[in-house]
Amino acid sequence: MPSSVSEPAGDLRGSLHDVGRRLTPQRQRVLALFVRSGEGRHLSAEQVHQQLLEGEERVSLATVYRSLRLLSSMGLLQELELPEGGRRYELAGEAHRDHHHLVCVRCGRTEEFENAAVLSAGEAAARLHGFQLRESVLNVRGVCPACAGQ
Amino acid sequence: MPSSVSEPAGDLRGSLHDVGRRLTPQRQRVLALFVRSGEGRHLSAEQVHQQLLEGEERVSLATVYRSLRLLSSMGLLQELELPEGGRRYELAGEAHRDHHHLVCVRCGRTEEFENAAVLSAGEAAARLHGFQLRESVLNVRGVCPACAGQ
DNA sequence: GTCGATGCAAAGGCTTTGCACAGCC
DNA sequence: GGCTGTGCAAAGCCTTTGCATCGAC
Repeated sequence: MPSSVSEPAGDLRGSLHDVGRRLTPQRQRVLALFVRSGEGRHLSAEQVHQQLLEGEERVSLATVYRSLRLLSSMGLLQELELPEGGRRYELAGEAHRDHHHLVCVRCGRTEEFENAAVLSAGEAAARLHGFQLRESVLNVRGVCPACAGQ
Repeated sequence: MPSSVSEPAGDLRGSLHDVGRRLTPQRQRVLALFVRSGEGRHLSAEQVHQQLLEGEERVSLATVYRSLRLLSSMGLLQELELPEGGRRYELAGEAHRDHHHLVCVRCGRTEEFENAAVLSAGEAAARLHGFQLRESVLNVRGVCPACAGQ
């Protein structure tokens, strides 16, 4: 079974030490939750906190916020810019450098898709303005079939 | 001089009445500010409030928030999803159906660009999932030349 | 043992809302 | 004149922070 396909969790201790930080159970739990949830999951701080509680894993909400920030700054998580308020995070991974969101403006339902042309567009724009590219995220807003049907 | 090139302001009264709302000086001032500021400007509620005050145009902050929401829901303004907190708005216009943002993750500097391939990608994704497309916005994050130089 | 991390609760932004009054239609 | 909109201040999120204690190294 696959257990180390560029698995971010395994290297957590090392990654933390690289930036002078410590490995704590709380940080492990937060990251592990994202690993468990799978690649495409978008979680808010509140949801992370809640889901950890359900799993008997006590982490204070303040620490969840601190961990999300830290893990994002380390590049293990990725902060999303979705509409309709609230910061969301998802597991960062190679597969996600070029993944995009299709969001229903009515119900908030979110689909993901990939598209190489978008990445090229981002690269071209970055090059043109002299930016060093970090990521390109396309947010497509529309009305999903269910909402359109009503 | 040009004064009615699909000018949104001229039709404001009618657009409001269409949805059972009234034309008020406050709403005119908010929209007019965006028209004055030009197409590419991203303004927060606080900035709108501040700039109106500077122009001797008194509009309470609460009303600014209410107007931004209303004008957005009417499609005259467009809510942006930029990183680093705070909702921003800009004038909606045909020219903006397909305009994108390049944001510096360090200093927040924002550039705009256009790219037809992105629009196609958004259309394709919407079609694939059965969504009715509203808009596609590509957010490219990176480090600008000035910040990279430091 | 040291210094960073956590938990709690309080403080902080930004945004929304309740209510009385003003003003558009 | 009726009913929506405004202003003000209070209330509400979500997020961050101060401080004492805990625990990774």
